[in-house]
Amino acid sequence: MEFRQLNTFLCVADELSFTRAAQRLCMAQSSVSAQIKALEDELAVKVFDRIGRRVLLTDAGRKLYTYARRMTEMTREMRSQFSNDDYIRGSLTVRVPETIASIYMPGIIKAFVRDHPKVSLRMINCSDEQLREELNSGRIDLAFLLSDDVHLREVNVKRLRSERLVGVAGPGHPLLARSPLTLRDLDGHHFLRPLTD
Amino acid sequence: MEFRQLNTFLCVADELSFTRAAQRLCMAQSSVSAQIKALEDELAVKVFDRIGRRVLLTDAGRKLYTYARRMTEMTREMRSQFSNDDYIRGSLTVRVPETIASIYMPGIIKAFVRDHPKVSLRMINCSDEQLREELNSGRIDLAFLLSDDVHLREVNVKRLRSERLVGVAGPGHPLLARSPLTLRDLDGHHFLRPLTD
DNA sequence: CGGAATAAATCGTTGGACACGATCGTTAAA
DNA sequence: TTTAACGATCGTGTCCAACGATTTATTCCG
Repeated sequence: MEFRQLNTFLCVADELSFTRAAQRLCMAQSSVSAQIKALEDELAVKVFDRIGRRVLLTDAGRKLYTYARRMTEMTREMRSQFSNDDYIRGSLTVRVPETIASIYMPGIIKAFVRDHPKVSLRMINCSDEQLREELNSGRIDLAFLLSDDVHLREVNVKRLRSERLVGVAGPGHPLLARSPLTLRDLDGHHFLRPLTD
Repeated sequence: MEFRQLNTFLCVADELSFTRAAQRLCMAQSSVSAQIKALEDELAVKVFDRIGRRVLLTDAGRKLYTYARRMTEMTREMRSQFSNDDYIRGSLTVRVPETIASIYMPGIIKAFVRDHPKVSLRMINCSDEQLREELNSGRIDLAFLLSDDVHLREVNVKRLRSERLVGVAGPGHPLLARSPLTLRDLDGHHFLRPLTD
C-alpha cells in the first residue's frame, strides 16, 4: 500500500467517479482502475460498490477514507514542519503564455500568494524561443508551455496535463469536409495557432 | 513520499546503519541509500548525519521518525480492521527443511500462533522434489526453500533472504589451499550439502 | 423497445523507476 | 601504513505501472 494509491482512492471517493478522478489526477482512467484494484486486492476488501455505472463507497471504503484522510493530513502537517513555508522569501520569475495565463493563472496565483506571501512574483509573457537560454541563465525560474513535447536536458520538465487541439473555421470552409482532420490537411492553408515553444 | 521509503527509513533509524538495514530488509545497500536520498531530496532535509562511518538521526530525522512511526502504526491498525485476524480459521500446511526450521521457525511460529490462534498449523519436513506437484495439488499451502533460484510458473515465489554458502573441511584438506573456492573445485570430491529444491 | 452514449474493466505494450553489483572515497581500526 | 568497513555513486537490467485501445455493461433517450 502506497501513498499514491491512497491519494487516488481519496480522489475517486470525492468524485465518486473513476473517470473524473483520472482527469483531476492527470492520468488515464485505466490507471485509476488499476490502483484501486491493487488497493482492494492488498486489503482483500472492496472499497467501492460498482452498481452499474454508479460508484459508491462501501463500509470498508468509508473506514479507509477516514484513515487515508488522517494520513494525508499527517503528511501535510509533517511537510509543513520541514519546509516552514511562511519563512520562504525571495522572488520567483515565471514565464507563461497568455493563453495559459488567462485560464489557469488566476487560481494558481491566488493559492500561491496565500501560501507564500513573502515571495515576490513576477510574471512575463511568453512568446519566443529563448526559453532554454533564459532558464539556464537564471533570468527566469519557471516556465509554462503549450507544447507537443519538450526536450531540454538542462532543465526539469514535467507534463502537467494535455489539451485537445481543435481547429476552428468559418462556415463553408473546405477543410470542414475532412474528418478526421490531420496536420497534413492544413498544408497550404493560413491559420492562427496558439503559441508553441 | 511512499510508505516503502518510510519503512526503509525506520529500519535505518533503528539500526543506525545502512548496511544492517539493507540486510534486514533483504535489499542491497545501494537501494537503501537511494531511498533515503530520495526521501531527503523530496523533503529537502537531511534526516541522517553521516559522520565518518557513523549514522545518526538529525533533528529533522527524529521528527520524521515519530511521524513515520505513527503512520505505520495507523496502517497496522487499519489493516487489522479489514482483515479481522482473530476470526481467521482453518489449517495451514507448511513444508520446511529442517535446517531452516531449526533456525528460523521457532520465532515465526510463535508470532503466527499469537496472531492467528485459530489456525491449526502443520509442519512437514522437506526433503524431495515433489514440491511443485505438492503445491499445485493443494496438499501443502506454503513451502520454504534453500535454493539458488526457483522457476515455478504455477506458484508464487518470493525471495526472503540470501545466505552465504560456506564450505567446511577437516584440517589439512587439499581444498583449503584454494581461495576463493569455486563450485568447479568441488568436482571429484565428496561433500555433504544442505538441501536444495 | 432499441440504438447511442457513457463509464468501468481488461488487455497488450512500453518507458521509467527501482533494485542490483561493482566500484570509489572516506574513515576508523590494526 | 595497511586493512577493513561503510556509505555514495554509477551503469545495467528488470519489472511494474501508466497508457491507449478495446470490451463489457448500464443508462439515457427517442
